[in-house]
Amino acid sequence: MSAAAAPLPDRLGGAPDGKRSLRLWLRLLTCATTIEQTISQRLRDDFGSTLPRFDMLSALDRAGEAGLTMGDVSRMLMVSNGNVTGLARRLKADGLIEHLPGADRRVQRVRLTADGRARFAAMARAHEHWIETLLAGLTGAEAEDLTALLEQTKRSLRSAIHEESQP
Amino acid sequence: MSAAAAPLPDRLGGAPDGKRSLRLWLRLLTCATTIEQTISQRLRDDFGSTLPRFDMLSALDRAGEAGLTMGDVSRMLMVSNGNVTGLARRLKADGLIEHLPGADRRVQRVRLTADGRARFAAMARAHEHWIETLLAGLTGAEAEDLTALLEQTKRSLRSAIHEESQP
DNA sequence: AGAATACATTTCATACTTAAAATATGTCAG
DNA sequence: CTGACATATTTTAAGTATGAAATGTATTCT
Repeated sequence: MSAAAAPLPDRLGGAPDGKRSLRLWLRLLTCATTIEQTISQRLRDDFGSTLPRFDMLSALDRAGEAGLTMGDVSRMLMVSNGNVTGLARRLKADGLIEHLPGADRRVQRVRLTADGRARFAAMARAHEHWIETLLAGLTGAEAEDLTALLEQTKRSLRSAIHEESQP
Repeated sequence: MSAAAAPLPDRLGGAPDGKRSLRLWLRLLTCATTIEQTISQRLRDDFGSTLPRFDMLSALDRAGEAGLTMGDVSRMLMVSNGNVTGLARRLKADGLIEHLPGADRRVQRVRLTADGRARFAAMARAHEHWIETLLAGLTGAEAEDLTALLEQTKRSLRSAIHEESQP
């Protein structure tokens, strides 16, 4: 190691320090929370629905006729099993999803009803438009850069979390 | 408008389109959720606490001896008034916060107790370390870029949300 | 002063969320 | 076949979150 190291005030080569990381996390959280609350309120106002319901309908919409098991939904939405149970009960009460018979009687497979599919399509259209409007203050290049950096962040999180489990 | 417009497949100059925005939002949400769940679990395991509690203690720690009103906390944490009432009740039951007498009997002013301040300091130290570790996969330059882009995103959100209110 | 109004907070009903315990079903070794 | 284990889900208890109604307190107008 060189004795006369460069007296650079920044650490552009290495990982960010604690304060820098904290500032980054705070910004990230603020953006996510603001978008979530905006979407949440509009789903309520315009469709009498909620974000968790929308997320579950979205997963089921992608899954098509075969539907998903409770466990599938739990993993995809990153929420607990018990959470999915209640969510599914309410969506079924509203006639948006239905149960499918299956061989293994432990698993509950659900899929969208025709009504559920139609209602989700309308919500998804509005949702995409809301997001587009919210992010309209970014240029296309900024959005690309941001997406790439978030992908890199995702990798960092994965590696940091998985290293904990490995001794 | 020019008849022979450039046949560019991207729109680097303009705002991102719907699909691009959606992809960006999904990445942002995944990162935020992953960090939140990790921190949440560690607060539970190591301190028997939660993220909402930590956030309220953090706001009160910054406020110092004078403390904050319920409304202050509600605005800072971007949560409803009713939420703050319950949160404060539980933190007080744990001896982490205390009420202050005030002139206006409508306002409830609260601040950290000595115990609350000490407990928060320990949590904050761990919290900073966790965040630093989670983001260690980014270089300092990437973290700077990401922070700046999130600041730009924040501006975009503010302008999009405020324009709705103005006819 | 008294009425109207504005303000800060709490209460209420409901929904969402989790971790842990309980339930029910399937699989497999002996 | 039967007992042990594994798997998928539901139930339970507690906390977190919201919007709307209710409560209590200040301010202002006349």
